[in-house]
Amino acid sequence: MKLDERKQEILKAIINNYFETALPVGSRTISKQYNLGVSPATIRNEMSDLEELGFIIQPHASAGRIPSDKGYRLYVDMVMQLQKAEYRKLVYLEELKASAGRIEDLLKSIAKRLAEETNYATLISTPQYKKTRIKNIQLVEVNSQDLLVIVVAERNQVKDYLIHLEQPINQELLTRLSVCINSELRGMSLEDIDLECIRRIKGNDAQERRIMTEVLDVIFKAIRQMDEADIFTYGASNMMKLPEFQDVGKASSIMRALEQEDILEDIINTTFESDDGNVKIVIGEENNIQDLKDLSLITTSYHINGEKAGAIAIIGPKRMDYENTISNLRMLIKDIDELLTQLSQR
Amino acid sequence: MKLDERKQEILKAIINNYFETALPVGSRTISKQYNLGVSPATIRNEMSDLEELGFIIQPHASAGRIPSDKGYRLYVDMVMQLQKAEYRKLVYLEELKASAGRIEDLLKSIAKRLAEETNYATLISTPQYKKTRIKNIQLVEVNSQDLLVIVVAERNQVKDYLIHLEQPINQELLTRLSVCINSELRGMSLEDIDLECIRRIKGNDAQERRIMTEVLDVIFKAIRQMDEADIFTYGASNMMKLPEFQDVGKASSIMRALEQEDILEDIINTTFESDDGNVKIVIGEENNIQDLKDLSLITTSYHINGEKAGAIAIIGPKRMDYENTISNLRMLIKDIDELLTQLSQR
DNA sequence: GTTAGCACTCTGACTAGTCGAGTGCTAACA
DNA sequence: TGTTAGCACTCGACTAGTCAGAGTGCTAAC
Repeated sequence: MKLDERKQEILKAIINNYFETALPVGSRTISKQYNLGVSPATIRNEMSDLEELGFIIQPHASAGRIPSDKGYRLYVDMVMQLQKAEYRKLVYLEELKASAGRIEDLLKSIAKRLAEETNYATLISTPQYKKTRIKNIQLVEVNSQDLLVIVVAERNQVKDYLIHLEQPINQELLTRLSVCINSELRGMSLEDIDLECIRRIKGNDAQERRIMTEVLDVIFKAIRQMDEADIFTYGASNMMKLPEFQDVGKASSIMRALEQEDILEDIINTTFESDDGNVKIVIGEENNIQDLKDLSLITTSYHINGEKAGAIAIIGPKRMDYENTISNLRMLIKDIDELLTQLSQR
Repeated sequence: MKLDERKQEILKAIINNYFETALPVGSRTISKQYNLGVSPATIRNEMSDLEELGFIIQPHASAGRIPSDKGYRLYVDMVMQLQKAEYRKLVYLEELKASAGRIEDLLKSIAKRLAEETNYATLISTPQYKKTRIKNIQLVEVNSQDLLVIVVAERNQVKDYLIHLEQPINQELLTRLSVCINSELRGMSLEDIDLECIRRIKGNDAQERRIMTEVLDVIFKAIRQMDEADIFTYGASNMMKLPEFQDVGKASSIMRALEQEDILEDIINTTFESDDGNVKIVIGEENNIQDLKDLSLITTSYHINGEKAGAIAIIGPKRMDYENTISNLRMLIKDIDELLTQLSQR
C-alpha cells in the first residue's frame, strides 16, 4: 500500500485537529472541517489504511484516531522540510545580554525566558569541556597566612580558592612558587599531569612542599569543576496544564523524571553527542527513557568559539507546536553562539 | 468551654489517625482503635465541642472530622514541648563535608539529601549578606590586554571578572591602581561608596580613568552578587505521591508555586527575618501564600560565624511527620552552623 | 455525665439505560 | 473501480436510581 497524496492530506488533517483538541479525531470531523471533497465513509476507508500503515492509532474500538509516533515523525519531517529559513532577531536576547555578565547566568536567563514564551519545559546545560587546559595560575597574598589561588583556563574560565596556611608567607616566596607552577602546568589538562610532574613542582624544601600540596589540591579541584557541566530546568509545571497530563499518575511520573539528574544528563549528552549544528526532534518512544515516552524533545547544541559547548532542550507534549518552537530555537541558536563567544573572549 | 484532658486526648487521636490515612476520622474508629474507655456516642459529643472550639472540621455533613489549622497548631505545640533534646550526629553530614569544598555546594547537597530522607520538598537559600564589606581587591595581569579583577570580601567570599582592555597595561601601572583602589574601598560596603569616593579613585589621567571605570564596574557587580542569595528546591515531585494531592488542580498549583521565585523568596525571607535560632513551623493558611495553603513549612535559619546567613525549609502536607522532621532539622542545624563556619574561615 | 438507640445524611460503588460519536461492512451508484 | 449511503454495532460519557456503609445529632434512659 502506498501513502498517496490524499492519505497524506488526511493524516495531516488528523494531526492538525489532534494538535488543537488533544482528542481522538473521527472521520466526520475531518470531512466537515477540512474540505477534501470526499464523504466520511471514504475518509474512514483511508483512515483504516493509515492505521494499517502504522501512522495512526485507534485508542479503542469506537473512538477516533490519534497519531502514532511514526505519524508524528512523518509530519515533523514534512514541516522541517517546508520551513523557510526566515530569520528574525529575537528581541529578548538584547535585553538578556545587557543584564548578564557570566555565561552561566545568560544561559539560565535564556532557558527561563524560553520556558515562559513557549509554555513548555526547558533544559539547559552549562558549557561542558573535556580536558580544559590551564592558561595561567596566580598566587595572591591576602593576609600573611591567607593565600588566594586563581586558576585561569582556556576560554578565560576563572576559579579561585582561598587557602589558610599554618605558616606565614611572603611575596618573594609566592613569586618563586608561582613561576615554578606556571612553567610546569601551563597548557596542561588534568590527564596530562603525571606523578613526575607533581614531584618536580613540589620540590625538596619541606615548608614549600606543604604549601604546594595544598595549592595543587585546589588547582585539581578547579580544573575538575571546569570540566563538569550543570543542568538546569525551567517550566516543568507547564506540563501539568496540558489536557493529556490531567491524569495524576502520568503527571507525577513526568515531574519526577524532570527532577532526576541522570535523566536530564542523558538528554543533554545525547543531544551533545549527536550535534551537527542543527535542531533535532525526538518524538515519544524514540528516546529510550520510559518516563518521557509521552513527550517530545526539541534539542540543539550551542557553541563557543565554534566548538560545541553545551545543549538546550525544549520538552513538550507530542502534539507540541513543532513549527514555531523549532524556528524559535533555530533563531536563538544562531544569535546565542555569537553572544557566548563574545562573552568568553572578553 | 474548656479544652479538658479528654478532649485533648480525642483531638490527638483524630490527628494521629488522620496522619496515617489522610481520611476523615469518625467517632467509632476512635472508640475502637484508641481505648479511651468511652463509647462512640460520648466521643461524638466531645467532637462536637472540639468543632465548636475550632480544632476540627467536618468536610461535609456525614463525614468524620479532620484537623483544622488551629488543631494542627495545638498538636504541633504539644509535640514541640514534649520533644526531648536527644542529640545524635547525622551520619551523612560527614560524607557531604568530605565532598564539598564550597559553602554553596554543601548547602545544595544537604537540601537534596534532606528531600530524599524525608520524602518532602526542601528549599534552601545560599548565604545572603546585606552590606558585604570589601576586604581586598587584586588586579592581576593575565595577558598584556586582559586584566583579572579579584574581589575578596568579608567571610572570605571571592568573585572574579576578566576585563579586556583596549590599550596594553603593565604591572607597574596595575600596582599603582591597586594601591589606590584598596586604600579607598577597603572596609566599605556598596552603600558606603559615594560619588566623591568614585571621583577620587578615577583620578585625572584619561587613560587611567578609562581603566578604572571598567574596574569599578565589575567591583560593584561583584559586591551586588555577594549580597544576593540564590534559592534551590529539591523533591517537589514528592508532593505528588501524597493522597491529598491526587487532584490534578491541587498538585498543579503546588508545583507551580514551588517554581515561582517570588514565592520561594517570600518563604526564605520570612524565615530569615524571624530567626531566633529555633525551628519554626508554619501550618496551612498561617502563611499568606494562597497556593501553599494545603501545605506546612518547617523552617530554620543557618548561621556562619554566629551570624544568621540563610534559611532552610522543608515543605510537606499539613499532616507531615512533624516530630521526626523537626528533630532532624534541629540536629542538622546544630552541625551545619559549625561546618559552614569552618568552611568560611578556611 | 454517659450511653444506647434511632432517624437522618452523605458518599461511593454498582447497575441499567440512553445518547452520541465513531467504526466497519455491504450494496448500490457513477 | 472508486465513492458513497445506509445500517448494525461498539464504546465511552452521562444520568438516574439503588444500596450499603460510615458517620452524625438528638433524645431518652441509665
